[in-house]
Amino acid sequence: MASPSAAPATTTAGQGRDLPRFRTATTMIETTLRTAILEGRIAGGTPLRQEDLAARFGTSRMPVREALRQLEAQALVEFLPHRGAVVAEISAADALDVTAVRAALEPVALALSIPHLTATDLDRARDLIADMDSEPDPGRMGELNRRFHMTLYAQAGRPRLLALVEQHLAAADRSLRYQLAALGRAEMSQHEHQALLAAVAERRIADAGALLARHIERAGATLAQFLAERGPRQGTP
Amino acid sequence: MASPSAAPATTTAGQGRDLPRFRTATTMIETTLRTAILEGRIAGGTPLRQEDLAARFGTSRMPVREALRQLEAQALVEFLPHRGAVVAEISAADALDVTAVRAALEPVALALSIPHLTATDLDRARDLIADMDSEPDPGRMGELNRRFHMTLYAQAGRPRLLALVEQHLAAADRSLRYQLAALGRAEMSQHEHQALLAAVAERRIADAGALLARHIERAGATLAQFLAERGPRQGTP
DNA sequence: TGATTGGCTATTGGATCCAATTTAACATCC
DNA sequence: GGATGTTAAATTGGATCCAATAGCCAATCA
Repeated sequence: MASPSAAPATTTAGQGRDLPRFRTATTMIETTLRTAILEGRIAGGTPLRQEDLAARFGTSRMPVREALRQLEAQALVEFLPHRGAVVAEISAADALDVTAVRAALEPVALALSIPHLTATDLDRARDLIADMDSEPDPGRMGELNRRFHMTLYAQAGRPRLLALVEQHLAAADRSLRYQLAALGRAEMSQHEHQALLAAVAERRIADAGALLARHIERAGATLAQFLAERGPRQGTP
Repeated sequence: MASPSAAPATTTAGQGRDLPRFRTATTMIETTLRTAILEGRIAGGTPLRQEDLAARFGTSRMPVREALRQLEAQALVEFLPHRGAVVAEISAADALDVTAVRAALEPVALALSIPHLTATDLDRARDLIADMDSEPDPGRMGELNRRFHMTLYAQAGRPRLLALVEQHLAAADRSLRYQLAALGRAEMSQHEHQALLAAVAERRIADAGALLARHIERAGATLAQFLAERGPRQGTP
């Protein structure tokens, strides 16, 4: 998606043009690749050729390698020694794993956040639910869903906890893309979102936590079943 | 801690000698550095000069850079753009974060694991408690504590969940090193370990989970208080 | 004819080299 | 004498180059 070639480039090519808001090329590549993977634009199992990526980003292979290493630590790509990196596969077992982590972490984040949520936060959450109702594209849908959840947790403090939550929420969304595209039933989730928001607005911490846990586990179970039925997914998106 | 210099090295130096069980130099450096940081042998705030590390490991700067990127994704080191990498600082806020994550994840892992724990697992846990009783060195102590906890969670399945648990358990141990060294009171933890193991052995999942959560939160609170008292730690170990 | 082995190619892993940025010291000016 | 602008050293970020390994294809032999 980045400007390919067309840059003879003496030494530090395209740097000034291509990364206006990034400090380093590594950061730019890492961010771009991560969002591309999480938004489902690169399917699981896709091999990531360093040379191709370098050409696509208009850099050398080195920042690509560093970016891939970071993505590996985030479990988004896998390194086969001397065989290169591939986008991590989404398996049913993985979906259960991610669901378990989400179900454990998100209620905690929510409980910490609820007492400090402002009216503005709640309004924003309400708006996001409305946006989701009128959003047909699954990609945008996942983004909105992620923002809805993160809005509810925003006041939790605990940056590390929130980073973990966001990471696994994104991983779940990546998986859900398949489910949503295939089954096209986000309505149930929407009802659960409504109920969750109501409990949050009334500061019923325990109720909200229980609703959230069930919401996550239901999504995870559906997804795991879906993935198990068609076996490990692979190939073109 | 690795053989320094003494290797003129034509091209791919020390490779055959220095990494017998590692596929690549990057893996070796990453593993070595991570354990060194987690075991407290490199204090928080220590700058990690790429050139020095490369010389110490007998390689060039490149595998060092890749390893540092992976450690950055694990929140063990921090990259200051154009200023290099430093070992991540342990702050009181961080300790609270790690504690919250642990308290959320570990009871889940324990609940998943308990039904499948074998008598061998329980024996091993018992042995580890005994080992901890007679271990004066705080470094070894943390290692034993980590193995005790991980033994209880071993049968949980869910590899991703377990990896996260292990990562944050190690992070907590890294912090605890200071506490243990200064306060030298591991006895209370030991009582809690005994009670926890008893509940686990009797398969009382709910009780065990509650005990574990309180165990973690108590350790975290003590640690946070300890860190807050002396401000952000820094400098020589 | 089929299996095995040898070389060949593509791609990654590592080393070396160059540019850019930050920091610190130093000299100069007010 | 203190503050400030300038310059030089150190260190990182990026590019290019070389070696090593894995996979593939063909040629050879049983």
